[in-house]
Amino acid sequence: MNKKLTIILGPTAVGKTDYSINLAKQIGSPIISCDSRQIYKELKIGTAPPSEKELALVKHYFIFSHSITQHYTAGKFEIEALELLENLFNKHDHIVACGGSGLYIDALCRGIDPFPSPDLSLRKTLSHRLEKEGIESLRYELKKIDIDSYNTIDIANPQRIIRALEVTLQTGKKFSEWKTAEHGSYLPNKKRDFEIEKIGLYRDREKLYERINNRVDIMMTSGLLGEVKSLDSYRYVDGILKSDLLHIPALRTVGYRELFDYLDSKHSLEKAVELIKRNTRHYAKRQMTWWGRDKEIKWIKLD
RNA sequence: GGUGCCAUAGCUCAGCUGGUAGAGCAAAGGACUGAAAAUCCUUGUGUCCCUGGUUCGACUCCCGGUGGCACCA
Repeated sequence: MNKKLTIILGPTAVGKTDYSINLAKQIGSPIISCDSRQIYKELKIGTAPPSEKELALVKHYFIFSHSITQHYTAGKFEIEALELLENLFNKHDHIVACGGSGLYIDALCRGIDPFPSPDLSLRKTLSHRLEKEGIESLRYELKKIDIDSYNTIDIANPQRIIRALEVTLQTGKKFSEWKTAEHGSYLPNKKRDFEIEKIGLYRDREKLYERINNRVDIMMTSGLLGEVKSLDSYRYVDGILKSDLLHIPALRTVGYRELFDYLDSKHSLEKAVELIKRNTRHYAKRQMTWWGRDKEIKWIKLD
């Protein structure tokens, strides 16, 4: 019997949750969430996860399953989700996945090359150097130790440079050599022993933005500010406020950062809400760009 | 009613001692291999409020008008 995975994807606030629950109920499948933020049990309002009622309708995996204090990654997700899928396929022929994190979905479908787990203290050191010495210094080092990466990655992007350096320094093997995809080409499909169907949901830009704006207002009346306040202590390391949140990336999330800035009196509450809306719109746009290159997606327009 | 200031890109504003304009934000497009709701790149022609005057030439100076703001009555 052939096994099949149907992935529901699309920009934030497009309506993936409703759609995936309906589909899952129809075919009697659980739902595997592919969302890098709804995975955290501490984030219950600002990430717009399925409601209690919805969670009761269909069994969801990777919702509230991890803690923001763990360092979670796309690579871990690939491993955990594949393992879960294997188990679920014992009972189901057709399984639904749903989510907005393009990299997580690609990790599941295409796989990520088997880099070792990131060395966070090394990453921290490199971030520190970026601050002290500037990006040129890191670029220069990358050029010395991994010219191929230097020539192929976006060297204007500090995060990319740090990543390439961190892998190369940590493993002694060049970041570029870990990669199996050809330069500039999209990740090749990994052998998966199940069929993959990708369904992309979209709406008119104007409509989508309207839904985003409304949803942010609802989050605020649902107590997002209170949730953010309750997470305040996580921003401190040894009693010192680390407002760059590098030690806890999960809190660098739209809806949370802007309200932390409000708590720090960097702007008014009204301004914070405005910024959350804007940043969510930007995010939705980036999601659409990400999926623009994936020709396997069947697009469905909602209205 | 009087006086002063302002009127330039969707918004906030800069600018030209006269040679038809430029930043930030918004917006749009793009990139993306273990932070990904992250991180980064690209893109700025608009009756320079309206009428008239001076001038080879006005968005820039002058007269008048309209609108806004402030102060004085």
